Amino acid sequence: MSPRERAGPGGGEQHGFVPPRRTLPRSFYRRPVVELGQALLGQVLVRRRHGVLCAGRIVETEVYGGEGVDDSAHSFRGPTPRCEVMFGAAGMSYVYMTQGALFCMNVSAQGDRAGKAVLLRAVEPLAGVEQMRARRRARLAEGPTRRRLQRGHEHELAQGPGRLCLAFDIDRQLNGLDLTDEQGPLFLVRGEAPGDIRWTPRVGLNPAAFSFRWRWRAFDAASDAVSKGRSAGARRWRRPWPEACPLRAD
DNA sequence: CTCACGATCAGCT
DNA sequence: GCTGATCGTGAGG
Repeated sequence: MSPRERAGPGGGEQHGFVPPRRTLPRSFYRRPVVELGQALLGQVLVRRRHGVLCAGRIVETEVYGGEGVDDSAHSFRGPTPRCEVMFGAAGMSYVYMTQGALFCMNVSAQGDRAGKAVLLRAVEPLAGVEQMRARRRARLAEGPTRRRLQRGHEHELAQGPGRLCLAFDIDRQLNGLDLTDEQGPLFLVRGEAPGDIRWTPRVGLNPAAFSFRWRWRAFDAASDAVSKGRSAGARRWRRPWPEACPLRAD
């Protein structure tokens, strides 16, 4: 099914996307974080900005476990000013800056001061494609990447956590928002679950971390919008992995 | 206060 | 496949 068909009538056009009236409810997020990492695949991220909507289908996530559990999570040593949202209610946005210039967006999981979250690593654009293109292009010098994005290649617009935040204009100002608020600038609505979900180790982790062996990156095997960076495990996930994915983070 | 580092990306070989 | 950019963050003195 193409992205245009998934979004419903007119869904591929930036002015035609009408999201369902209701967002995913709080109860959707109140569950073990590994389950949420899988359940978020296929759901639709919606960004409202100046009354205009951008939307994309989530195709790649990473699970981050809680305090004292996951030594690759910001929450591992307890709450800090940066990651305090992870310790609040489930279904909130946790946005932080990485590498000096890029942002990453997470969804807080479970609640009960769990310190758990799911990183959104990639979406397939459904609506607002030209705005995403303009925002990505604005950051690029004249060169091969800018020329490639000028036309076509929609699947690359939000392919990776930094690109996703560039395309959707997500920055620190959107940290701590309630993703169940259909009136807000950022929320999630119901989509279709993928038919073929695969799990790999997470990207960009310190190999010495004990959590390195856990397969906590989930993606839709049928989507071409899944990230392909050198550390995205594109080759590795074809091989057997020594330790099965834990069902729960605790 | 200082310092080391990173849940990444783009461009080049 | 490899490298530089770039600055917020958290830990330690």
